[in-house]
Amino acid sequence: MDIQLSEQEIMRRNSLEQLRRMGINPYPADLYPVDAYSDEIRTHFEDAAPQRQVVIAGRIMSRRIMGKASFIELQDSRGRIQVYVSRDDINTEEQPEMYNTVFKKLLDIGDFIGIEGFVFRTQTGEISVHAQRLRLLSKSLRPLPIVKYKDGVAYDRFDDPELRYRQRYVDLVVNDGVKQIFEKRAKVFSSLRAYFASFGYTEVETPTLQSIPGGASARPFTTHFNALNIDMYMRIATELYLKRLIVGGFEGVFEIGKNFRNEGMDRTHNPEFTCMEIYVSYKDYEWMMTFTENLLQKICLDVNGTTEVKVGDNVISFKAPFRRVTMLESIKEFTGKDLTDKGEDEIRQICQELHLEVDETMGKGKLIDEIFGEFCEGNYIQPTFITDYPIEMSPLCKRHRHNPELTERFELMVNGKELCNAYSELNDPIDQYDRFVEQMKLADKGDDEAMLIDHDFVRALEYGMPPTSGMGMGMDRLVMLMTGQSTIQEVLLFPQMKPEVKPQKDGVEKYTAIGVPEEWVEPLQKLGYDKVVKLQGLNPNKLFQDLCGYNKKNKLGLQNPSKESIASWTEQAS
RNA sequence: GAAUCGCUAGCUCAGCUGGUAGAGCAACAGACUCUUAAUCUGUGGGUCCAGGGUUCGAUCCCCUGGCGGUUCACCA
Repeated sequence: MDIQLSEQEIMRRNSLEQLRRMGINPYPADLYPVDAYSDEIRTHFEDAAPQRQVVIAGRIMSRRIMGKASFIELQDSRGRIQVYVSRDDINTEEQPEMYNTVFKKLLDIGDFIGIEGFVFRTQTGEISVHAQRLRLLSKSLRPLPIVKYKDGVAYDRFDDPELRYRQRYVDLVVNDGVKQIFEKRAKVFSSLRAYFASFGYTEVETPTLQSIPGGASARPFTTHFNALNIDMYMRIATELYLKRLIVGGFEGVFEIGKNFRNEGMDRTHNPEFTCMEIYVSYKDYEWMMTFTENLLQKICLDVNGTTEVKVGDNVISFKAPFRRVTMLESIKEFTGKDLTDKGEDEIRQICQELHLEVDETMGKGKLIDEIFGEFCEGNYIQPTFITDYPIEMSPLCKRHRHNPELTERFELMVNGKELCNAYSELNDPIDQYDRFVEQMKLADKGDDEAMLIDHDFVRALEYGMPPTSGMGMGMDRLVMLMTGQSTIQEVLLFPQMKPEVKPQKDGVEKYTAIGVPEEWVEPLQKLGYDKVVKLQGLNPNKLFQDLCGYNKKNKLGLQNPSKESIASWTEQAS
């Protein structure tokens, strides 16, 4: 337990004790028979209908007390409902102080209570529950931030992002709309699973802990496996494992899971994030484009009830079909440069003409990627498939059927960002091996994101993989789009934060060890000497003044220590 | 990683190029039987992020550090 409690926390702990003394268990064990919810009570209410009895439960979010009657707002999992509590209704023979003492004095905002009563409409027109019995279900010992709403405007918002993310539970309780984001997130996932299930594809799980991190260009997290005494990596993609399963004979497999990338952290990146990857045999990337646009249209409809969604100032339409543009067309459109049949040196030249910063470690693929990223990507607000990437950028992708310099690949751009990435998967094991070797050369050149050779994956391909199309989608980004959020932190329940650091204080025994009487430890700590070391070399006269002053100001009534004993503390502290 | 802004009561924020702090909500005491940001009266609550410097004196000025926001760069 924390040593330092705020005044309000002490009050609540005192109330807890008093409840126990009154024979009220603040944390009862038995089931509470809830049979109604805030939202449905309102929608089902009819003024003419016979009175409805309900049992509801939730958190007290506000109280308006007027003598013998009160209104509280009770928040359950679906929203809030007003409850009318009057003294003569809830007092009982066993508990005649239920209203005046228990309800008015010992209960607080944040406590969970259960209400039995009937639904009615107040004089001011609000559908409410008239309490006939009230029961404490769980006492809250820490005051919640109080956010008040009127006409949709929030007053005293709890909006410091650090506090909100670190204490998401508080954010969810007090801030309107936060829970809805995560309910929508769940709906995105269930809609996606339902779509895949309708095709008969299988959801699988593959290793998160890998000895060769493959399937993407990214820096991995390293960890250590004691039993084998080897370093291992957190996965950066699921691709290579899922394709092994296509080799094994699945018609279609998909995985929704966390990837981990040891890179930056900002409003669109979290070190762990959720990706969906799907692989379907006997398909190509053309089929996958249609499959993907139908998927997104369905998700948007299921989640928002429409194919349009507002993100920032943009309205994005997920109505299929989406526009399709090849990568070289796109670059030509936005830069005027035609890269068709250009070599690495020519492209590096073009990069310089476009004032792009490039260096010698960049291969042709990466150079083209730079141009696209700088001049094109951000322009695609409406969903647009960018197709036919240069072969150097796509080591796991099949060569284009009409042009061996290109690959059968698409990325889906939405709101200026990549949302999906898909291929006609490379299934030529010899080609695949050679491309891994190319990646190794890039790694030797200094590209620390280049892939390592996964020999087992090549072996799997040697047994034969049917023609396959695969697609990966950033689920967090998808949820951002579907909920209109502009930061990834808003769609992750617990985004990565720097560890919370608590200042460490010395214990009482460290003070008594240098001769400080126990009753003076707290005043010393309050004055800022929370570590014995801080007393070292201090002017005893100043400390004497401070302590006597503190004693007087706070009316502690302690006998002031002598200057001599204070001098001995400061000496012994060293 | 860079620039910039911020850190003051449980929460949201004031605080005059310097004299150890204020408001609203929350809390506490009281009034009030249909209120709804309830209202009215009264009270308490603070290592002003941390450390150092300048000064008789620092929440305020300077330096260093911590944490966070925003913008930018890199990665999905």
